[in-house]
Amino acid sequence: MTDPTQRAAHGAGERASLPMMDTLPTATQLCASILARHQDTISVRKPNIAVARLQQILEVAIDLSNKGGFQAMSLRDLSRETGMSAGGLYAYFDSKTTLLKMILSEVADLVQRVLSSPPAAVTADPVMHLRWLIDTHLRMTEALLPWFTFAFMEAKNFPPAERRMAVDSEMLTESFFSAVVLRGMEEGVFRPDTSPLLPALIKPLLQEWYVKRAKYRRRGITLESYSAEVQQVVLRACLPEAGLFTMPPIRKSGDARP
Amino acid sequence: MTDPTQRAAHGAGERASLPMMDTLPTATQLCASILARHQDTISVRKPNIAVARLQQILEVAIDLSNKGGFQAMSLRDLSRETGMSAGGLYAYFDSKTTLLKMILSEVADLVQRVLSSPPAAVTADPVMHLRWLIDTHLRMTEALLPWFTFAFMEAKNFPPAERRMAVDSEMLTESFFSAVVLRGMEEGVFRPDTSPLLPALIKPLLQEWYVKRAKYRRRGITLESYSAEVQQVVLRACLPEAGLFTMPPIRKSGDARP
DNA sequence: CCTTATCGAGCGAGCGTTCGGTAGATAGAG
DNA sequence: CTCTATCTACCGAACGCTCGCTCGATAAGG
Repeated sequence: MTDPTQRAAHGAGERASLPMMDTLPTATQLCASILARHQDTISVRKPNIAVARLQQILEVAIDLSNKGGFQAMSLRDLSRETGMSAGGLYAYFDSKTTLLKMILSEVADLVQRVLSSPPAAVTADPVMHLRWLIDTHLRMTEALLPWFTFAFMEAKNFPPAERRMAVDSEMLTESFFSAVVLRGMEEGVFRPDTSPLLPALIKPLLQEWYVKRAKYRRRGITLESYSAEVQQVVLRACLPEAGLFTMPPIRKSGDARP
Repeated sequence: MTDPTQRAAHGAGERASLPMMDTLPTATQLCASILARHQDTISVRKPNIAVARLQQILEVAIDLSNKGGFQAMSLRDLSRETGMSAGGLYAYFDSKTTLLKMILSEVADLVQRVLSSPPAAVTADPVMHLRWLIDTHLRMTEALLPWFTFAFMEAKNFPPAERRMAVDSEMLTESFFSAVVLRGMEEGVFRPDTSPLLPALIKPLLQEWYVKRAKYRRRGITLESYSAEVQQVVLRACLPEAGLFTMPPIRKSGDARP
C-alpha cells in the first residue's frame, strides 16, 4: 500500500497516482479515545456500556449543536433526544463545557494524528506530499463531517482556554503545509518566490468544503473534483510556469462515485 | 474619481494601476440606513437622536457579540455598556432577534451595493475587474471589520429565515466573481478550461482576512500584501500559462501603511 | 399640559446543575 | 442453586439563577 511503484489499477476502485491516507478511525474509536482521556470525569466504569452511551450522547449533542449552536442546545434537549435523564448525563461529563472540550480536543488530536503520518510513498516528493495533505484533509473531514462542522462552528465564541486550543490546532495544520512548501522550495521543485502566505490560504479552502457541504452537494460537486481543483489552485501558485505543463493529472474521473 | 485616465500618482498616497472603489459609507451612514429601513419598529421619532443612539447601541452590541457571541450577550450587558435601561433599548428594536437582523441585512446590503458598482475604469478588462472585486472586498471588510466579523460569526446558528438571508448574500457575492470569470473566458482572456469551482473558492480566501485578522496582524501582514497574494493565486488559476509572464505587478509596495 | 424619550422593578420561562432515591446486575456465603 | 448485601447506572424533582421582555412611572422640552 505504501510502495510508490505499485500504483496500477486494481479493479473498479481504480485511482490516480495519489496514494490514500491510512484508514481513518470510526466514531466509536474516537469515543473510546475520549473515554480514556476523561476517565476521571466519567463515573461509569464498565467500558462497553460507557463507550456505547458516550457515543450516543456525543452524536446527539453534535447533531443538535449543528443546528442552532452548542449554547442553544439545552441539556433538556440532550436528555430528551438521548432518552437519558439529566442526572444520568452527568455520569459522562461534569459540566456542559467539558462536553464541548471533549469533542474539540478529540477533533484537534485527530487532525494532528492523521496529517503527521503520511504514507512513505508521498514524503519523497513535495508535490505529492502537498497533494496528499490536501486530499487527506478533505477526506478526513468528509468521513467525520458532523464532528468537523461542530468543531468549526464552536471553536470561536468561547473562553480563552478553549479558544487557545482552536488557534493552536489551526497553527499546527498550517505548519504541515508550510513545512512541505518550504522543502519544495529548497529542493527547487517550487518557485523560489512562492509567497510565504500560501500555506495560510490552503486551510480556508479546505474548511470551505465541509462548512458549505450542503452547497456543493446541491451542485453535484464530488469530493474528488473539489480536491482536484484545490490541488490545481495551490500547485499553480507554487510550481514554476514550466512545471505547469507537466503537471500530472490530479485524479482520474469516474472514480468512487457511490 | 471614476475617470480611468486620472490614475497618476498624487502625493504620498501613490498607488498602482488598480483603481480604488468609490468611498465606503461610515458607520453613521449605515445606521441611518438601518433607521430608515426599520422606521416601523423604532419608536424614537427625532432622527438625530435616533441615529446617534442607534449607532451607540449597534456598536456596543457588535463589540460585545464579537467576544462571546450574540447569544451570550445579554440585554443587561447591552444596557450596562450603553448606559441605557432595558426599556429604553426597546424603543430601538422589538426583539433581540430584530437587533441581529438589522446588522446582518445591512452588511449583506452593503456588500451588494459596493461590489455591484465598479468604477468604469475596471469593467473593460476582466483581469482588472476580477482584481478590483478582490481588492475592494478586502478593503471594505477592513474598514468595517467589526461589522463583518459579527456577520460571519452569527450568520450560522440561526433560524431558517436569517440563515436564508446569509446564504443568499453568499451566493450573490459568488455571482459577482463567476460573472467576471465567465466573461473573461468568453473573451479569451482566461483559460477555456478554467474550473467552474474557482469563483466559489475566492470567497473563503476573502473571509480568511477578516476572520483571522488578529493572526495576520501578529505576523505583520498588510492588507496590501494579502490582497496581492490572493490576486496572484486566483489569476494563476485562470490565466493561460503564457499570460503569467505578462501579469502586471499587483500593487506597488510602500503604500498606504499608516 | 401634552408629547416624547427614557427608566427600572418585576414577570414568567428556561437554564445548568444537584442529590436523594431506585431497579437491576453482581458476587459472596450457605 | 438460593438468599442477601453491595454496587452500578440511571432517574427526575427541585434549586438558584439569568434570561428576554413588559409596563406604569417620570423627567424634560415646547
